[in-house]
Amino acid sequence: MSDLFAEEARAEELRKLLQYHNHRYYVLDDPEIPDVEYDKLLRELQQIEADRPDLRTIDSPTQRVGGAALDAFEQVTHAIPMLSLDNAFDDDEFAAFDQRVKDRLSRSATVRYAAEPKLDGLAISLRYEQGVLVQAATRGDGTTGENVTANVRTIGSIPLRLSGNDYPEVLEVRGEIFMPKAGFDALNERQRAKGEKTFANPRNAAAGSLRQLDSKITATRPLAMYCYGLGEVVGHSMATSQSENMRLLANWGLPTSPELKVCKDSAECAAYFASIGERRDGLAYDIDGVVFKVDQVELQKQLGFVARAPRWAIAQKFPAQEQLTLLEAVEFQVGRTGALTPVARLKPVFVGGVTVSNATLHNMDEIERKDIRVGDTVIVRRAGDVIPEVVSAVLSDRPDDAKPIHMPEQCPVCESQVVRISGEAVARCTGGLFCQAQRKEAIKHFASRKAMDIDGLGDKIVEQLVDEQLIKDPADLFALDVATVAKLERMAEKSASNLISSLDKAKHTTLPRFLFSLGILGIGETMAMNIANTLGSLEAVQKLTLHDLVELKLSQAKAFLKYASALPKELRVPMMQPPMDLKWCSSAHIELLAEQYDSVADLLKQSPEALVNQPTISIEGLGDVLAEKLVMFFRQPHNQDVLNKLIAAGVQWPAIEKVDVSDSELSGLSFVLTGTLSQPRESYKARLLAAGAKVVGSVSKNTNYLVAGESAGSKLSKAESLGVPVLDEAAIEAMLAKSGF
DNA sequence: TTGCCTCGAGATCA
DNA sequence: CTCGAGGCAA
Repeated sequence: MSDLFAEEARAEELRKLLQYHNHRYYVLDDPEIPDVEYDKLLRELQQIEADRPDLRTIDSPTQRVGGAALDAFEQVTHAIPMLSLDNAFDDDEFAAFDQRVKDRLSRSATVRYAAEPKLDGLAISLRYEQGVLVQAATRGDGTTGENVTANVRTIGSIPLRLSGNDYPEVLEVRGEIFMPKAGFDALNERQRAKGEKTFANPRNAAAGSLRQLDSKITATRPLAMYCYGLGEVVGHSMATSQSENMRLLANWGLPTSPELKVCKDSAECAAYFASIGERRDGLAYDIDGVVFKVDQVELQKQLGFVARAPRWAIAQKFPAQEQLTLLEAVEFQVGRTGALTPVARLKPVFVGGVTVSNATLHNMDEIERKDIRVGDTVIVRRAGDVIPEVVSAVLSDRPDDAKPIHMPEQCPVCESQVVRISGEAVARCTGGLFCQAQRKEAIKHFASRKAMDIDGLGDKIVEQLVDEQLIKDPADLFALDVATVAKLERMAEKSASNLISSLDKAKHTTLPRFLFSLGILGIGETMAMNIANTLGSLEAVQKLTLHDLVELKLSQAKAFLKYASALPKELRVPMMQPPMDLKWCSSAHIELLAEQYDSVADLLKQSPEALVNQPTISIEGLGDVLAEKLVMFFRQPHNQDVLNKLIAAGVQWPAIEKVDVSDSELSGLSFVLTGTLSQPRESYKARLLAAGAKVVGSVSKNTNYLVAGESAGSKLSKAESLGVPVLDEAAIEAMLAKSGF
């Protein structure tokens, strides 16, 4: 007999314990015991309840992960209707609200406002009877909503039983259910992995999760809640102010916003609004504004209601970060490398503080995944200073004549064939410099700051020059004269002569810059510098052969001979994929052999040993793929012509002097720069490079130091998590000075 | 800043 | 072969 009592007591004890730890974990975010311990307790309780169903209670923590799925949600009528709020869109509108409030109250009243962020989620009403959660209902139309109790039970931060014992017999609390950003990202990641549809934003994800008929699904969704108000309260008097009431709710174990603040006048309200606005991106959840409520309950009563909204509260909204608009067309832009990028032409909308009329769609995979069509109404997002993007299409608004988007088969600019190499994400125009678009981009690149740095030669000028057929390649720039340039739009005598003189100045450059400016695919700033420093002169670069650079191992040679009959007779396979059985080798290897043997027949006569090649020159970061691109570039007669023209025009650079910095203290160390520094990042980069250090773009465990300026972001947190030492500006200055740079 | 791609090294296996 | 790192391009 006593066993039964012991079980009952233990069950009660476990429920209390679990409730306590739940609160610490979800609400206070400060767990006391590890998850496995919690699970152990939970399983023990589950066991007892399985043996003794009579001990199972409705508020038991085991009841969170729901039972059978529902057919439909039951309707619930709210005892006290759930109201909406008036909106204000700027400080003036808030001031007008403040004035209305004061006008309605007696002059002696001093109004305070309880302020908190307005969460972007969905409103919910929880009903506790004798401290036990008995019902959770959505807002619905404000009068009747849907009974989502089973789903709400699965939300960890919502107590199934209130703590303490001085709570009202009946307590209805209102609040917002939302999905934290991190949880949203993780959920979408999981959905994508499972091949299921992703959610457009955390709000939709929260709403969708809460309306699951099967609460087991809801249980897997990272939902949370903050309470912000009261509904029906029976048998207990609440406090005299909104802020005090929130404190009471928190004491009973209900989650409330940690950002809650009381403002004593409209100036403080404005300051609060501004400060939340600044921290908006850093908050763990999406918000769309701030709610201000007259704090004193007595004054709220005096103010009363108008239509469906209280006179004592207002929601001041941020400019929307998401808007709906029409996708009018999709155009394809051709980049320097020939890559075709789809760009959405949108009916202009005001979003996130600016008017947006086009947005990148990245690539075709992206379009297909989001199933976007021309004519669709789409959601456009622009958060903070982020580039505008098309989030998704509103499928329910899709017109019958919405047109699917296809990659054009011909380049929209030059009509050359467009190819997408299997396995690559982007499709490219094959027109090369025949394509006006690629030609323009090549010249823009040549003129850009990190390349030849031609001052005053902006994108617009280059486009005009090419369109007017005044230049065909970068070398033609140096043949321009003031009179010709001055005829262009927005160009007069003065700016024309400035341009000519900066062209003259740009002739004095460096070999790394020059190599970079040629725009060889895959040869960027760093690689150009590595090549220049290894070889020392343009002549040496021009003379490079695949022989010098590409390794061919004996095992590869054997495979070649085995499959050689599958190769094209002439051994020339420009822009082609190697035959299937040789796909492990790059076309560089085929080219390497083509340098030496005219035909497959010749090749077959050789022994594997004869085909083996050891590279004689090693350039850091340059493998066979890039080696082929480099060698092939200089082998094109057209490129040689341009090169010769450039040299003839007087483009020159000083000989490379090799400074030995291997004894420098910074030599070999790897740095990452982030945040806003008082000098340009480039200048620190140059000094660090001069000192023999490396400057790379992303933090990894091989990074020796992160130099962080003001408002450093993700890199700083990554460095911290990897234990990479972080330097401030003073520290890096000291280090450089110590080494004499 | 982000995603894609190449490079290069270490793991794993024949 | 797989994976982390880092460079390039947008």
